[in-house]
Amino acid sequence: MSDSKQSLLRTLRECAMLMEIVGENPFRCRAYEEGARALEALEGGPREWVESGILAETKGIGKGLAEKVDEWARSGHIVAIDELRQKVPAGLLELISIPGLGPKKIRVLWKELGIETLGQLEEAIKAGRVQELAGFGEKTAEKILAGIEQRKHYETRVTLEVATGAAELVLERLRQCPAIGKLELAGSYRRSRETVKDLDVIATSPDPEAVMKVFVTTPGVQRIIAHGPTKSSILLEGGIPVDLRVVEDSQFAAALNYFTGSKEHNTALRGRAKKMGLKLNEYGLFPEESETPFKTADEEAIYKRLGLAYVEPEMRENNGEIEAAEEGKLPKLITREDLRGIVHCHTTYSDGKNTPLEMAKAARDLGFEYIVICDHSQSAFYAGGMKPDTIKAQMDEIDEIGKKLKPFKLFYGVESDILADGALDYDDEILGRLDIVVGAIHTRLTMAGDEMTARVCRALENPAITILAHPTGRLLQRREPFNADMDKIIATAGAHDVVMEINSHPWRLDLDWRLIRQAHAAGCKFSIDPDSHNTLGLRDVRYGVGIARKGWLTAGDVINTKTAKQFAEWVAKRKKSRLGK
DNA sequence: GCCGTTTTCGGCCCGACTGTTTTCAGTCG
Repeated sequence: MSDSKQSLLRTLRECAMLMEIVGENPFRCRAYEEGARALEALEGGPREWVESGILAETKGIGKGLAEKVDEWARSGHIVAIDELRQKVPAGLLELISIPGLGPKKIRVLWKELGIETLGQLEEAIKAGRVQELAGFGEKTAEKILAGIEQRKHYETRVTLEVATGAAELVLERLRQCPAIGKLELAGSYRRSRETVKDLDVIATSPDPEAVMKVFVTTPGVQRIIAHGPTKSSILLEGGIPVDLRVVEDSQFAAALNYFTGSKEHNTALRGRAKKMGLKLNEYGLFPEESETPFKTADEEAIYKRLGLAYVEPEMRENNGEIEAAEEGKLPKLITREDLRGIVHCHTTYSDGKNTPLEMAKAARDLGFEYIVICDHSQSAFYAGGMKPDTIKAQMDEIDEIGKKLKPFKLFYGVESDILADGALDYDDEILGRLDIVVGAIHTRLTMAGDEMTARVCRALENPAITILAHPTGRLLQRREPFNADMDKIIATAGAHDVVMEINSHPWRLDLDWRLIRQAHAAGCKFSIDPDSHNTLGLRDVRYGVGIARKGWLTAGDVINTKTAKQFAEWVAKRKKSRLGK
């Protein structure tokens, strides 16, 4: 994805928030947000869009936004937005992320008290000035202060390993309640977003209040945010909020659907229902002018009634899934059970904590048929990378383990650094002996964009490379993707038949799901890899599968769904055609 | 600002909860 595209999207979204604060028509604000979403789904950047004229046929982009994109493509600026920025202090944008503060209240704080930053807001509350304002009171002030405090301590979103821990804790707790009926996680966690802001739990019960009581007394609750008969919210230690809603049994499917989202998918579904003369809300799907909902035993029944095939939660981002469901063209998504082999994990030969034998046994015990051990290459001195002699010794050891663990199979692999000039980290003799070469950028991350793009592309053009590891290089909540033209990298990988990794480490989840469909369209295959440094980390492939599902992938798109025999044949054929070996 | 089989104006999803109110606005999802 080009820098220019990302930068434009950020600008449009910022514009939407600024307009909300100045009190613009809310639908106009939403049009900017939805416009940004529409552009996000387009390949290429502003210049290409303007040249190809694609904006005219893009839903969500009308005359006004098309002109703004055009202005951006020509000048890199949008005058109207620059003017808006002049009017609104930049610090106010930060306030939007504080729970309980929306554009209206921020506007009052700004206009009445001249508050422009988080720090000034904190000061004003402590001085008791905020509490005096109309529409504000002690509780609001307290809530804002708590929000500011929480922001200082925690990131606003957590990674999936943190969320999974919290989810398991809460579900375990609720299952102990005798009054619990149905129980499901909803929200962005169910949709397999790479990070989540909070957890949503939907349940049924003959005695909702009893369930709520159990919920708000979950061990590890830091604060009870809300405690009502049908909805309660708690803040768990570690800073993750959890919402629980208890609904009637007959409403469960609708509630689960509603609270799974995404907001955009819901809006589109409701719009569709309305067009069909129906009404959809969290209580059910209703015929026109009727208070009695259709019987919807499960979510599938809701989609069916709306003339749609069932849409898996991961796809519910309003990125074309509704159109595909209508036409019966949704892919059959890959599942964890489809994976037959482990690709890309580390051992004591570099920075892993377990030996090759331990890793192989652990993979076998999880039901896998094979493993490709990919320790770091010689340049990765920071990770104890393998010198040529070491990697040869590892191959010998892998042969030995293979004999011992039959029919479980081991392959020779490496995670080779992609050097600054795009070369791989061993000579052709060693590269030729390996079954799988995973190429990875680990150093010189701050290279200029065109230099980085050329570096990665040169590695992709090397016939010895099999897989491009963690293609964007991001670390969630910690490090942005490195500067590179992902459009070009994806096209090059597709053209040279290089497999894209879906790195399952909860800090990475890279390739980003938003780029997976683009890579798929470019003809890429994928490998869902744990990149684990111990036996426990092998289980992380479940996160990678979630991300792959989010990218609409089927089992056939992923190389490690092959059986051990098929995988061996694929490796042999590939080496022969690419390396002549 | 976008959109259109209710189409060029007038809609744009909607209900729960909270805190402030004394009948409701703002926020959230």
